[in-house]
Amino acid sequence: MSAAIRSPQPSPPLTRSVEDYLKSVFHLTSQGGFATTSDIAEMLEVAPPSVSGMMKRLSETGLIEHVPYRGVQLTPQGRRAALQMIRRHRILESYLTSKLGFDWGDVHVEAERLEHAVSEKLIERMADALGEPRYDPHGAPIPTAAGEIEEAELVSLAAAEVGHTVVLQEVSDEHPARLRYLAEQGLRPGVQLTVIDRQPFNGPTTARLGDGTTRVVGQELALLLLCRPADGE
Amino acid sequence: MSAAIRSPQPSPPLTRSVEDYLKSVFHLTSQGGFATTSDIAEMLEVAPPSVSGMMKRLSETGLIEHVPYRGVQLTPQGRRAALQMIRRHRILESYLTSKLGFDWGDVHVEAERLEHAVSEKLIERMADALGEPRYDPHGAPIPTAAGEIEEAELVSLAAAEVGHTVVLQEVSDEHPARLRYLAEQGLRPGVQLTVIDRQPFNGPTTARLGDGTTRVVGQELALLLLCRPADGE
DNA sequence: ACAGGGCATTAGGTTAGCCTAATTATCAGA
DNA sequence: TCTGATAATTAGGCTAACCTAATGCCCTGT
Ligand SMILES: [Mn+2]
Ligand SMILES: [Mn+2]
Ligand SMILES: [Mn+2]
Ligand SMILES: [Mn+2]
Repeated sequence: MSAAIRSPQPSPPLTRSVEDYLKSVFHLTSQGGFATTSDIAEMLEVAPPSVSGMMKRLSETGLIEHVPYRGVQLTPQGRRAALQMIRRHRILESYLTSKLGFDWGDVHVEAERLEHAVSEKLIERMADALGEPRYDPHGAPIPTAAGEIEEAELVSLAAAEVGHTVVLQEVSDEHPARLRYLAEQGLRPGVQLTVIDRQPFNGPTTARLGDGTTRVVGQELALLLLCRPADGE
Repeated sequence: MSAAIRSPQPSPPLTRSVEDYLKSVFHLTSQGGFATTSDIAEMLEVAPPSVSGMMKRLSETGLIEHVPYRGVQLTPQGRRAALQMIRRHRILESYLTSKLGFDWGDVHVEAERLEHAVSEKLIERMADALGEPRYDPHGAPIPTAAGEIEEAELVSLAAAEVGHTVVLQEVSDEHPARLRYLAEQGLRPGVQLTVIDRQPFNGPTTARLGDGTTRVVGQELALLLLCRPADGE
C-alpha cells in the first residue's frame, strides 16, 4: 500500500462545550488581539486549567491558534464555526421574542442551551418566518447564513459627548433583571437619546428621549448602552 | 451535631442520556411487564453492558426498579420524568410541523435532540400557540403537563378483520422515508379504511379509503398502522 | 539583574457514558 | 438432571470535561 493522502477527515460534530469555547474566543477577540486563558475561564465559569486543556485540543483540531502564555485566536475554520453559533443564538432569541412572546430578558438563557440542539434547517426556517432579521432583540447584528457579520464602531452612552444626539443600538443581553429595567425605562434599541448632562468622577449621564422625558443612567449601566450617531448628525 | 434528617436532595437535572433511557423503558413497558437489557440496548443503539451500567445508576437514584436478570420498570418518579420527555417530544413535533412547515417524516429526529434542551416554559408556550393539541403529527397522544396520558387499545391494520371499517389513528414516527410514502398514499391519521381483503401467509391487506380508491399494504407496514374501530361500528 | 506577583500550564484525579472481552445466570430441551 | 444457547453482568479501558494543587513563565519595579 502506498501512503495515500488522507482526505480531510469527516470531522465529528462539535460538542456543546467546544461550541461555547469558540463563541467566547470570538467575543473576546472581536476588538483584535488575543483571548487570554483567564478571560475565557471567567466568561465560561470554569477553572483556568480547564481552559488550558481545551485550548490544546482545539489547536490540535485546527479551530484556534494558541500562543502559549499569550492567548488564542480563531483560525478561519474556528471563526466560521463561532459565527454559525452566534447566528443560531441570535435567530433563536429573535424567534422566541417575536413568535412565542418571550420577554427579552429571558431569551438569552434559553438560546444558550438551544443553540447546541437546533439543526441548520430549523434555524433557516425560523429566520425565514421572521423575514431574515438583521438584528436580535438586544440590537446585536445577526451573522448571515454565509458567515458575514456587520461590524459597527459603537460608543457607549457613558462616552457619548454632552450635547450630542445618538441612537441606542445595542444592549448586553446577559442579565434578565437589567433588561427588564431598561425596557421599563423605554431604553430599547432604536430609541434616540440626546445627552444633556454628565456628572464628573464616573457620575451618571442624563439623556432626553424623543418624547421629552429624561433618564439618569449611572456609569455602570451607561457603559453597556452602545450607541451610534443619530442619522442627522 | 445530631444526625440531621437529610432533606430530599436537590436532585441534579437529568442528563440527555438518562432522559433517553427513561423514555425507552417507558415505551418498552407500555404493555406491562419488564423492559429487558437487550431491548433497551437495541432501541438506543448502545451495547448491552452500557445498559446494565446505566440501570444500576438509575435504580440507585430511584428512577427505575431493577430485577437483576429480569429487567426494569419505571418507578412513579421515573414515569413522571419519562412522560415529561414524551410531552416535550410530541409538542415539538407538532410545533415544527404546524408552525414551521416541517415534513412529518423529519420532525422526529429534530425533536429527539431538542427535547433535552427546551425549558418547561418554552414547551408550554408552544403548546399554547398550538391550542393544546392532544395528538402529535403521527397520531400519538400527547401527555398533559400534569403527566396524564391517554391509553387506547388500538389494533394494527394487519390484524383488523376483513369487512370491518376502522380509522387510522397512529403511525410509527421513526422512519422518514416510510412516512413520506404513507403521506403520498393518503394514509394519515384520521383517514377511514374499510378492510376488503387479506392474503394468507402474512400477505398484504387491501383497504378502501373514503374516496373509493384502494390501497394494498404489505404486512410489515400494515403492522405499524394502528387503528381504532370507526365511530359507527 | 533579579525578586515577586500574577497568570498559565502541568500533574493528577473524578464522573458520565460509552466500548470489548470475559464471566455468570437462566431456561429450555434432551 | 444435565447441558448448551442466550442473555445479563462484571471486569477493565477509553474519551470528554471538569476539578484542585503544584509548578513554571513572564514582566515589572527596584
Ligand atoms: Mn451555549
Ligand atoms: Mn442577544
Ligand atoms: Mn417522535
Ligand atoms: Mn432524545
